[in-house]
Amino acid sequence: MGIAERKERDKEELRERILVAAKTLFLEKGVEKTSIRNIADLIEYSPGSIYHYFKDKNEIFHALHQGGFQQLMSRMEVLASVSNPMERLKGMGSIYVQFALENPDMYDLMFIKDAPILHVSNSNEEQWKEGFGTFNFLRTTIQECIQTGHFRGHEEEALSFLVWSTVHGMVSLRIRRRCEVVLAQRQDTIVKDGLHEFFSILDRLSS
Amino acid sequence: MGIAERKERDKEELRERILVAAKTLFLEKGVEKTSIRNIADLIEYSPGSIYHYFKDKNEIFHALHQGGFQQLMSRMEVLASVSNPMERLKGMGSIYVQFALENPDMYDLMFIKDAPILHVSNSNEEQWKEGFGTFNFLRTTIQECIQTGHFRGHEEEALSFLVWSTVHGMVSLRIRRRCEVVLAQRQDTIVKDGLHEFFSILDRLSS
DNA sequence: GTTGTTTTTGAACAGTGTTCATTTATTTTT
DNA sequence: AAAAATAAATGAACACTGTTCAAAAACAAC
Repeated sequence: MGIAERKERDKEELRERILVAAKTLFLEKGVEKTSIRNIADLIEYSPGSIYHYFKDKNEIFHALHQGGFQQLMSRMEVLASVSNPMERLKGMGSIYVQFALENPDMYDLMFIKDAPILHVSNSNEEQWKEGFGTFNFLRTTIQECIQTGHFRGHEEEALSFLVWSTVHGMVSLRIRRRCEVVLAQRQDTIVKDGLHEFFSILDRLSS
Repeated sequence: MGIAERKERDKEELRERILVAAKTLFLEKGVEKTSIRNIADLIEYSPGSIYHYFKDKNEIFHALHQGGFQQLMSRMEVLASVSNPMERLKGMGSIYVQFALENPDMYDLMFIKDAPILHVSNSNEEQWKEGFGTFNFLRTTIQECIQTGHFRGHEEEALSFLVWSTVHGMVSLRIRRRCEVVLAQRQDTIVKDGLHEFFSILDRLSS
């Protein structure tokens, strides 16, 4: 029964082609300006056929943003060799911010847009496991910091959320253009500068 | 020439009716699900007539979100009587978070969506003065904190941005549903808890 | 070569923002 | 009061959107 397997592979291949086309268009035009018909045109199929591979547009962009989490996670992996948890924590912050500023559209899809997350909410269970993984990496690092005597008096879970919020807040204000208008002259450096202020606060909390 | 003035008033009145209708629909369905035709139906005018009062859909929602800034600013005014700048700073944080959680759709429009901010970028000058005002209120408070000996070694502008980012990060992760999936069991309290962690960090920085 | 299954199609549905020639209403001038 | 001029409102039309589905084409099995 090699035929069934080959058909399976063909199907998977076309699914992949749809994803590649969707990503290409999305990176140059954004999610809402990328239409099903655009994707269909690019792969030279009819619009209707896309619905045999994906339930709806949200499912396509959910599949796409999973790749973003893998990218982010693989960048984090260079920190495995950093044994000092405070240094690792700061490294995570730098990598997170750098990833967001280098891939603003992907970051937008992963952490700001509601398109892909709605797909998660609607699908039963299977809880945004990509994002869950990245957040847990932060949590265990902060646990280690606490175990080694830092952040005395703070609660691990809420502090982790706060740290995530701080970096997310800076990059999302930048990506969604709220800096342009309030800090016009410092646009390009303000996130880096803010991050340095944050690091110096973290250091101060440890002594 | 009382007639010209009356016509001016009539025009202004219809403009206001469009805004009220837009706000009603937007609060119950969101921006993208509120169409020009919906608004036109509600005020019993034709779709085309709306374009005599607003350049496009973005302009309508830009006008709407200005009201949000006025609301936020007026809530901040109760802090005028708080003379201790550190207490005022924390009060601002609480009010900001409370406003966001009580008016998530308005907050979304003001600080997350790109619809209204694009209108600002496209229109010449007149730089998002509403948001500018609120941010400057934060900056002057932090300046006072620095003048009274807090936040030693920190730079005012970057620190202000960091503080804004922290509260914005928490509420925007909540509003855009990234807590649901990563902190499901604590969804409802995590922002308040995170804010308390933040306050205790701010206090620690002052001693 | 016929039957059965899978894949692909493209028209159709119900909607979107926006434009604009035409009609309707109002004001000004004669 | 009638005519001309101006302003406001209309609704059809344009070029799109996501999604569905009966019909057609393609392929596999007997």
